[in-house]
Amino acid sequence: MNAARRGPEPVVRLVLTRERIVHAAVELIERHGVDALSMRAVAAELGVAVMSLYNHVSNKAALLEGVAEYVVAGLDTVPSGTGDWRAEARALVRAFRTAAHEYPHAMRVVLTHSIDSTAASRLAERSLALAAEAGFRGATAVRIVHTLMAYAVGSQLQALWLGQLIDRVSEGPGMARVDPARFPHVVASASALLAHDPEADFEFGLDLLITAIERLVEPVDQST
Amino acid sequence: MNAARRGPEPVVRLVLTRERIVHAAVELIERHGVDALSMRAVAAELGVAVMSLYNHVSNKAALLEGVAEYVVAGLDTVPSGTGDWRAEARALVRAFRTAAHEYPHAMRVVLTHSIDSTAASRLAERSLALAAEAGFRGATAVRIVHTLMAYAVGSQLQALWLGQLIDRVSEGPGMARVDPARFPHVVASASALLAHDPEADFEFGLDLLITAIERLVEPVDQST
DNA sequence: GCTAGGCGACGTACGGTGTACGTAAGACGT
DNA sequence: ACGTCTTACGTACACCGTACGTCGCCTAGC
Repeated sequence: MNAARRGPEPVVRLVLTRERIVHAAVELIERHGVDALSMRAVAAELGVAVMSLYNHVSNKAALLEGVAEYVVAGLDTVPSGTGDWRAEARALVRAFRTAAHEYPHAMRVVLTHSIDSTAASRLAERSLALAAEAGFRGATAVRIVHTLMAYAVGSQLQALWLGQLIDRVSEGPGMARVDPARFPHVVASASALLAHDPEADFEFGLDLLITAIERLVEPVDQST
Repeated sequence: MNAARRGPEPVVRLVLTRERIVHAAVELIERHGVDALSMRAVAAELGVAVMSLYNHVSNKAALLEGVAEYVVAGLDTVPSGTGDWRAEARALVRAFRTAAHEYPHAMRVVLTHSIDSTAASRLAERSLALAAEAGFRGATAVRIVHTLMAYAVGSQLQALWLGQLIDRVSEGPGMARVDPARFPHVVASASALLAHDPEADFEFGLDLLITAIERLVEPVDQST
């Protein structure tokens, strides 16, 4: 009471933790983009002096790594219960896309800054477990994990530059932005590009990969 | 001659062009990393005042976009002449990897900053042409391009965080860095992870995709 | 040959950034 | 009661991107 009237400052000892800092950073990133994130902004968001952050986070890079870890840790990697590794693998790759949908800006940090954390290990563990469930071991398992993750990660980036191409194409059908003489196929595919559904594109590639892996476990010999 | 003795300063009129600036930026990025790139550093590299750069590059962001475009424009997308779309598609995806090998740091800029340039259109054109050659049109062609590009781009990023996992595993077999109780498959795959060959991993996934697409064009009906 | 005009290189300056360092105020074992 | 340790904090500095004004050279028209 008397403490409360002593001033507008928070009287309760405000506990500053790495978690609170990371969380604030994630919120700011989603609100104003990655580039707008500064230590000062994070401090302001928490109502704290800038240098106080450095008692819990050694670096801005470390903070960003924390952000990446936060997002990855939020990936839904729990087995859905069905024993079907195909469905599980699909779910795992989709988890990436879901996270990208929830944290569109922070996902960029994940993709850029390679993380080294328990969260990443969890992801790898889950992937390898699924590979093992499908009957793959050793190098093959690692390669399958690599391929799936590459697709999961890459398809997030595609939204960026494929979107740019679409903008280009849509900038008027007859415009000189895309020279029909030099880029005939692009122009020919204009309608398909404009109508494209990112979700369907993603599922298409995922299907392609899963069935390809599926055929790998039980190779069907078939000539011509 | 007399001009030469007038001073150590370059007497020939130093022509500053956007190309020279971008090129210097690429070199600096490869030398000291992306984060170390500053306008001042670029200017120093060219023996020029900082603000002179802004006569040719409106922005630092624009400069980075130029860097990305430079790398993408350097991708070897010329048809190899063989009429085999499979080989051509492989070559196209590999071109990404080759560029990542040549410009490891600058490639990060490419992946991060979505580019809007003629170079990107060239890439899309080539991809769509290959898809058409394989017999795909419209939405399917776009989706195949999406999938291939996602893999091409994503496998570059994999090197980053998969490498981190390996570091973690290799940090002593019995160390507590990777808890065998929580991550049994990771530990079990330790040897495979340590021995893994990024190039082979890449080719594995590429093969998987190409053959999957191949089967798509001539679907073999086969039940059970 | 001379001059008007414009373009491009440059210097200065400002607001903002990450963070090294020193300080001080509370928590706590003795 | 008193050291000690943790931790929030303020100051200061080097560096960043870039807006703006200046000024010298290069060229066009006579």
